[in-house]
Amino acid sequence: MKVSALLGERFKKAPADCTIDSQALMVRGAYIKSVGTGVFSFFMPGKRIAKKIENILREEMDRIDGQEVMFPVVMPGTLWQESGRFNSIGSELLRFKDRNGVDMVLGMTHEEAAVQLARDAAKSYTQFPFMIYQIQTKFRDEPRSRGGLIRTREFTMKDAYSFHTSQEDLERYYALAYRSYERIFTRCGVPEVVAVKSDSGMMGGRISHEFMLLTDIGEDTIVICPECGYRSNSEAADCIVHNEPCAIEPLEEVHTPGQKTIEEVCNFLHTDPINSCKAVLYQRNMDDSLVIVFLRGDLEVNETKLRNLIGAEVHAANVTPDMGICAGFIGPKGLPEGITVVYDESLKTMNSFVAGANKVDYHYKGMNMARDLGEVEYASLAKATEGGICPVCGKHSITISRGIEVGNIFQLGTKYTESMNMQYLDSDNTLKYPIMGCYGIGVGRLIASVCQVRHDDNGPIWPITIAPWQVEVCALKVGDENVRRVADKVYDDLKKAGVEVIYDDRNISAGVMFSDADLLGVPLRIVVSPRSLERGALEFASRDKSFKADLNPDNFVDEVKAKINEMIAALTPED
RNA sequence: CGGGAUGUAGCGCAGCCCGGUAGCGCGCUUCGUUCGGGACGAAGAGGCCGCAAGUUCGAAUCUUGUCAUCCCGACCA
Repeated sequence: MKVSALLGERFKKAPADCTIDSQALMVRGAYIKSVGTGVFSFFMPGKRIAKKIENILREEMDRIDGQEVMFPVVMPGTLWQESGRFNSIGSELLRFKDRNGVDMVLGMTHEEAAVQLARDAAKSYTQFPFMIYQIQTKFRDEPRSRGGLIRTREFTMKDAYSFHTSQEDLERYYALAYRSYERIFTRCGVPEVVAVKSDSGMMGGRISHEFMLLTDIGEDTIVICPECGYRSNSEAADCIVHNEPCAIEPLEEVHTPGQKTIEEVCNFLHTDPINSCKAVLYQRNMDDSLVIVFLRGDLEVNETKLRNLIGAEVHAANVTPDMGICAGFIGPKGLPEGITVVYDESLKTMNSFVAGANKVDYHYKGMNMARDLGEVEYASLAKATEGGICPVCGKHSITISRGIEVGNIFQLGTKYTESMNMQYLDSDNTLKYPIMGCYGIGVGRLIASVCQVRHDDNGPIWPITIAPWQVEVCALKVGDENVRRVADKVYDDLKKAGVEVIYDDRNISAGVMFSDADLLGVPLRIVVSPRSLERGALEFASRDKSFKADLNPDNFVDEVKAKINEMIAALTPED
């Protein structure tokens, strides 16, 4: 490929609506172009990176005996009605009607299609286990896409589905998939991706992991214990609370005029939020019924855990006078009947704390759960905090980071095989439901994520395994006949040797050429110029500036190939 | 779905308050001089000012509506 023929203008400045580095660089470098909200076209360099990643995904899936298949993007609504998700999923699932008025959906994930494909083909236990996967377009009508390719509505995804006849076999395969994912991220040049425990969300199932690339622009919050290696999405992280024992005091109602927030009340009563009880109000989405969470004043509610506990979607409450509660003075004692109340474990071991009295301008001091409220159920509902206690090793070592979810793996169980009636005949002549796992990686998000953590001010620094090209030949002063002749030859020789090479043969100033080359992020660069030819050499350097050498213009191919192989080897897993 | 903002040339922006048929920088075309980290000069091309109604002799500019996009939040296999 010659840069002179490459479609796509590279910009000096990023468009105004770019908010993160990877997005700005991928737009500036003409990798992608926005078509609409959360929908992008790819120019050649972007498409080549996607293809490289897809090939790595394909090789790694094949390595764990995956069978590549393809499901449709557009599916009949009836297929999704079988699993129940046609109705249970919100408007992220894009529904529409065909010319006959039949409900159709755009595939946002393909469990239904996978079961539909497999259920008639695998009727005997002897046909298990197997895994099928595809690399294909998904569409999710995200309420808010953002950050270029980090979160889009249309995207390419590798999704894999495995089918098993026992939980043990699923777990065996799940471990293989886990290792496969580690290999994939290493090969894509981001070995620092970590697996974290996650909440299973709408996918169902129990055990799941998300693969996270830690970066400040990440949308997920990750809880990590550097001491023992515990890692979890904060949605799924346990919050261990320790309360210092203190003297039990009598319950006392105190006048706290106008003191509504925890901070105000604690200042007013000269105590610390750690000795108080906070009420957080929610309403169920289905009927707006009130749910109150009580927890220690300094903690925050983990809403995912709350949803899982009460089995309903909730939103922050909009308090109205007819609810019969006094916002700002809500406490566990003396609440009106008929409100769902849940208590966080943090309250259980508090001997004496401040809480609302359910009466305007009054709080209680010296409250004790066991004495003043009797037997109540406690649940773990608080968010883990920086410096908090690790649920595994017990040290005060918890750190909180941001991460981008670049992949995930789920143990689905029989949710889909049961609802869609996929059965096989087992060796004991009984019909059973296969147990499923599913495994996803978003290609575009991975590209953006790699760019986000592998770039400098001038552009991306693509790992050689996914770079659009391995080598860029830059001909400086290509109007010089000698430069033109040598650069053409370098390009041809490398191409013939099977090297992925792009050649900037434009007669432009060095500054523009180098800037464009930086934006293309090709990991190795060969500069042909009158200056270098004068000393009988080609300049050979890496994009990340870690390497620089001279090449012999008459004999350079082997050296270039050796360097490429060395760089690939550095990103190849050992096992 | 709440809150905020913006739509003027491929990109970045000015003009709008105070109506008179559009301007700057980058990029693009041609010629010349330059050219190892985004060069200079000269001459050009490119826009029914998001769309639609209204007010007006006249609308990028005022009014209303509508669509789109972005940011924050809610939401998110």
